Amino acid sequence: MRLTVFTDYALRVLMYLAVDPERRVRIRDVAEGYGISRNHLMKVVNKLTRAELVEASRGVNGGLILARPAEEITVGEVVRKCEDDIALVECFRNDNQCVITPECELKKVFGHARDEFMTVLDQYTIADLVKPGARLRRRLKIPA
Amino acid sequence: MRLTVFTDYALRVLMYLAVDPERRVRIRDVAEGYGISRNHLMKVVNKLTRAELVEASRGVNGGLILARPAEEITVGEVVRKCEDDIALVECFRNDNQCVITPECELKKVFGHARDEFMTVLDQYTIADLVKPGARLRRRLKIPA
DNA sequence: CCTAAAGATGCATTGTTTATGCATCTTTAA
DNA sequence: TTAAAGATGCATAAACAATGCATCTTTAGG
Repeated sequence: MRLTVFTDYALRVLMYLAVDPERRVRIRDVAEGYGISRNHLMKVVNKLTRAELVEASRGVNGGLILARPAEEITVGEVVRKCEDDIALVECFRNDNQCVITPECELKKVFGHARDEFMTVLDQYTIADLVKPGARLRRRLKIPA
Repeated sequence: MRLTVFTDYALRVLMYLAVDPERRVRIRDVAEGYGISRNHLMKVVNKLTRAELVEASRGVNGGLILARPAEEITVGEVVRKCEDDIALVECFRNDNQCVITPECELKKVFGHARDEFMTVLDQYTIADLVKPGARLRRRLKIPA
């Protein structure tokens, strides 16, 4: 039971932007701040842009900013928009082959559990994730 | 966000045994009933045996039976025992490299969500999964 | 006690998905 | 007009899960 690194990175990008809201942040800055793949981050950011969670601008002095205040973006929303495969078990999938599905309650049970999982994530925002103070800025190598 | 086929199969084995509690059931019967890999089921059953959820006996007339009544085995217990990788995001892992972990609430948030998820699964038993009646027996090709 | 039928075990292989790299295109401000 | 940014699509690599295969161990029944 794991989320993709993709989703993890998406949350990290949003946290970075929440910590450094003053300026346009480049993907490179985020990648270097966390020490992670710039290439992968490109795809992540692109998805966040299409999902209207961040606004990206190209060219000189381009970069990223949050499309909405960090207080208004919930973790649940981000996970829903990034994690496209939420088929916990086979019977959630379109190509389900399990022969007992019509007589089996498994899908309902896991559906219920997943709903509760997401309900918790809906209660937290990006702002809740980042502790205030200068430490985070320092860890992300954000210049003063 | 997906569970492994391994865990899915584990639940299916237990459901099969719950539906057919009269006799020792062979792994082969379960594999053929669902139309799934016998080899993979071997590993699954072995884990269930070690976890003391089923009792296996070898040799002629050997096979599997539930170690406890289906009403006393919760879905949560099965998932906990079969799904060993429950590291939703990197910061759950031992080899976590995320630089902001000390100043980040992500682990707590996902830990909370995961707890709620498991709490739901703890409320259902294997017996709850299988609807009574002959239909399931027919779908699993269980001889009368 | 021998044998066939069952599960146990370890190694090898395949398959799937995710993550990453790379090249190129597009946009935009100076 | 150019350099710096993100966008995009294809290719590759890496991780992990699923499956196959060969062999071992256990056990009931003849």
